[in-house]
Order: sequence, then structure tokens, then C-alpha cells
Amino acid sequence: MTEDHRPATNERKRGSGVKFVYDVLRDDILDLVLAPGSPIDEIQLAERLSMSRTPIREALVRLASEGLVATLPNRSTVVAPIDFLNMQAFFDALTLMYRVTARLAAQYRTEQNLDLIRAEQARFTRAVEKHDALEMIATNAEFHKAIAAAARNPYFATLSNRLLDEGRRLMRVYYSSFADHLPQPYVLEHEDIIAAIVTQDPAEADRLATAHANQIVSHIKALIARDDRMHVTL
Amino acid sequence: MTEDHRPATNERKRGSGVKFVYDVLRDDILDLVLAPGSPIDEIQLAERLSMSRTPIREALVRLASEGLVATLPNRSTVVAPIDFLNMQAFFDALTLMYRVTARLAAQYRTEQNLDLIRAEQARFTRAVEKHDALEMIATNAEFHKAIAAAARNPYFATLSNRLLDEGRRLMRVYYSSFADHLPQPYVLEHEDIIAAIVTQDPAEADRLATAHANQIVSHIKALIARDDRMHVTL
DNA sequence: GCTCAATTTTATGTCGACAAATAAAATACA
DNA sequence: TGTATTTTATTTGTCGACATAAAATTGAGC
Repeated sequence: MTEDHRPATNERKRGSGVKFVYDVLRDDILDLVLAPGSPIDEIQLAERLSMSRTPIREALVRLASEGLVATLPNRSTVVAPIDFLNMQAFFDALTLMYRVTARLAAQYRTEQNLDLIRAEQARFTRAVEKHDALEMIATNAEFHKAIAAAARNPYFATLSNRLLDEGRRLMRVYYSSFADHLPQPYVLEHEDIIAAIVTQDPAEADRLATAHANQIVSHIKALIARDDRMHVTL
Repeated sequence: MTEDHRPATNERKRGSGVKFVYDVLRDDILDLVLAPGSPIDEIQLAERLSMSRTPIREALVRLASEGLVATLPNRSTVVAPIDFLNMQAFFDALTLMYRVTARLAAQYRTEQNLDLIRAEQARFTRAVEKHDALEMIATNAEFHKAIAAAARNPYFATLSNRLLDEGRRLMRVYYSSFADHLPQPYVLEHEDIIAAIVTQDPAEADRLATAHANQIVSHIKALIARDDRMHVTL
């Protein structure tokens, strides 16, 4: 029975219910507070958040269409399992999105975009200095989301965000157990990518993003390889 | 007051309600039966499909997260407008997905995939011979969805399907008014792409898909150019 | 003691109703 | 007559309750 230590939910504005539930569940899923594959009880949730089941179901429908939960008809909804067998598809998609968003960001970024990208990079750097793995994972995702936003393409942005969320969950599987630290190179690689976006050099941004993606992919693959969960579908 | 000429909806199995509404609305939106930007009245829909508002709202949430409808808080839900201003983002995404799915399909396709791809191409060819523009648009989308399925990457498949649906809607804007016919080249280009997938030549599949995408993009651009709706957001 | 069937239980899918928020209509006022 | 303000009406967001489908439990038969 998990306690709910969020701001007093008793007084909420009309119409914000679904979004509230959506945010709560999304955070819990991405932070692995809710384990992949674990069932979500609508009634329990309704009681915990002190609201009716209707807004909760609507939030679940939305999460389902984003692939964060899976709905079994007439049976319980479960947190989306992590598919360790089809990991290559994830890596392919992540690499391509890194490349294309970096390339387009180099073309279309505004000063405002650069401000946000630099801010997220600063947060990431601080997390690395603190050796806070969980914070690193989260801020790394935000950094790449900022680049995706600068690319000015909602289709790519949507897919990128989905992949980054999925990746965040994947990394937590490993870093929540043994508190490790991400290799330093990532900070420098980010800096290089920023430089290419600032100077509006799409080809260079693409090249650097590719290298960066390869780095991360082999990193995750190494994590998976030294683990025996790889053949289990969580 | 649109009449509903679908199979008698009175007896439906439990749990199929949301999917039923989803399918009905989706079809109506993609076929432009529901005009972009037009409001969707939950109560009317509930009466027309003879069910309560709950499953209808859940279907709308799902459609919203797929970008087919837009929900204005505390106000009516509307069919997603077609954004003629940001069309380049759509073209970029479509081109990239054509390329990457063709490339991956050439690598990973099974015999079963080939069967489906050939079947869809046959349907497309028949539609072209009949000069049935609407059927062409639909079968063309299905052909590319079959390729996307063969690529064995759910992330790319999801984005591809979304873009193909959006494209279908876009084409209907033009072809529903003046019944034209798609240029013959498309049939041959499809055949070439199939050949590259059959012989498992990713580079060639990529090259052909790129050319095919460019063809379609310039086709749509021409349609838009000779129309004065381009600066209006439907 | 084990397997299968009937029964209970739990959780989902759907419904009708109420309350709040926005849009539309009606009224007052300059 | 045109504009601002109140009133009405429509429509959404949320609720509690009921019906139904699986799962869990119990009991019967071998």
C-alpha cells in the first residue's frame, strides 16, 4: 500500500482531473515506482487520488495509446513491460531520431531554443558532477527533448519524446540497483552537438549525433549483456 | 443530421464499445465525412450509436492522443484541422519514414510480409485501372503500411501509420472535389520498391523510396499550389 | 489426493444523473 | 441603436451504481 505524498489533492479545478492522473501515473511509470508488468487497479487508484474511476480510466486510455500501459480486455491494465528481446528496434529508432532532430535543430533553431538547450545541458552537467545517476538520466532526456523541440517537427518530436521516456525507464532498471555514474564523455559530446547547432551546421550535427547515439547504444548494450535479465520480459 | 447506415449496432459485446466508436470516428475523420475543424458533439454521437457518453469520451481521448481530434478544455472537441502552413514538417517525416521502412523491410521481410505487400499492391493497381481516386488513396496508404509492418519496428510503424492516415486525409481534400486520377508512375515505382525488398537490397530500396517520396511530395505541393486554400487553416 | 465443475468474488465496462463552465440569449443602459 | 450585463441554456467533467466477464474459491466425483 503505497503512501501518496503529493500536494493536497482535495481541491482541484474542474477539467484538470484527467491530466492530473495522467501526470501522476506517467511519473510513477517512468521512475519505475510502478514496476513494468505490474497491474494497475482502477479502484485503488481512485481511492488514493480521491476521485471517481471515470477520469482515471480516461488517463489510462491515453497512457495506453502512448504505449506506457497495456490494456487487456475485460482484465486489468498493466504497466507496459520492457521488451528486452526487441531492443534493436528501440536502438534503431533512437539513433535515427537523435540524428534527424539534431540536423533539423541546426537548421531551424531560434535563440530561445538555444537558451533552453543550454539550460538543460547545465542541469545535466550538475547531475554528472553530483554523480546522481537518476538525475542524470532524467536531465539527459530533457536535453534531447529540447533539441527535438528546436527541430520544429511535431512528428519527430512526438516519437523522440516517446523514445526518450522509454530509454529513461530502461536505464533506471540498471541504475536504481547499483548506483553507478554515467561516463564523462557524454557531457563533452553534448557540448559538441550544441556547438554544431549554434553554428547551424546540419551535417556536423548529424555526424556528432550519430556518434553520440552509438555511444549510448553500446553503453546500454553493455549493461544488458552483463545482466541475466536480458531474456526475461519484465 | 447524418444518417447511420452501419450494421445494426444494438447488440454488441461487452468491451467492444470504445473500439467501435473509435473505428467509426476514425473512418469518418479520415474519409472527411467529418470536416476538419468541425465540432464533435458527444451527446449526438451517443444517441446516434445508441450508447452512453462514457465509451465515446474514452474513444475521443484516444483519438486526441493520436492527433486526429483536438480537445479544447471545457469546450467542444473538434476534428483536427489540417495545417497547411506547417506542411514541410509533414513532408520531411513522410519521406524519412518511406526511406527507413523500405530499407528495414528489405532486411527483415518474411515471405508472409511479401504476400501482404503484393496483395495491397494488387488492390492499388486495380484502383488505378478503375480511375477510382478515393480507392487509390486508401490502397496506397495500405501498401505503405504493409511495408512498414515488414520493417519490424513498432516505433517506425506507429509514426508511419499516423503520417499515412494524415496524408490520406490531405489527398481527399483535393480528390473529393474534382475526381482526378493519380499518375501512372506510382504503380511502377511501387513495383520497383517491391523488387528491391524481395531481393533484400536495402540501399536500392532506400534510393527508390526516396525518389517515390519526392514524387508524391511534389505532387501534393502542386495540388496545394494551384489551390487558394493553402493559407487557410481548415 | 487430484481433476473438473459449480459458485463466489473481484474488477472492469457501461450507464444515467448531477454540477460546473462556457456559449447564447435576453435585458438594461447609455 | 449599439454596447455592457445579467440570465438562460447547452455541453462538458465527474460521480456513484449496476451489469457482466474473468479469476479465485469451493465442492463433488473418481
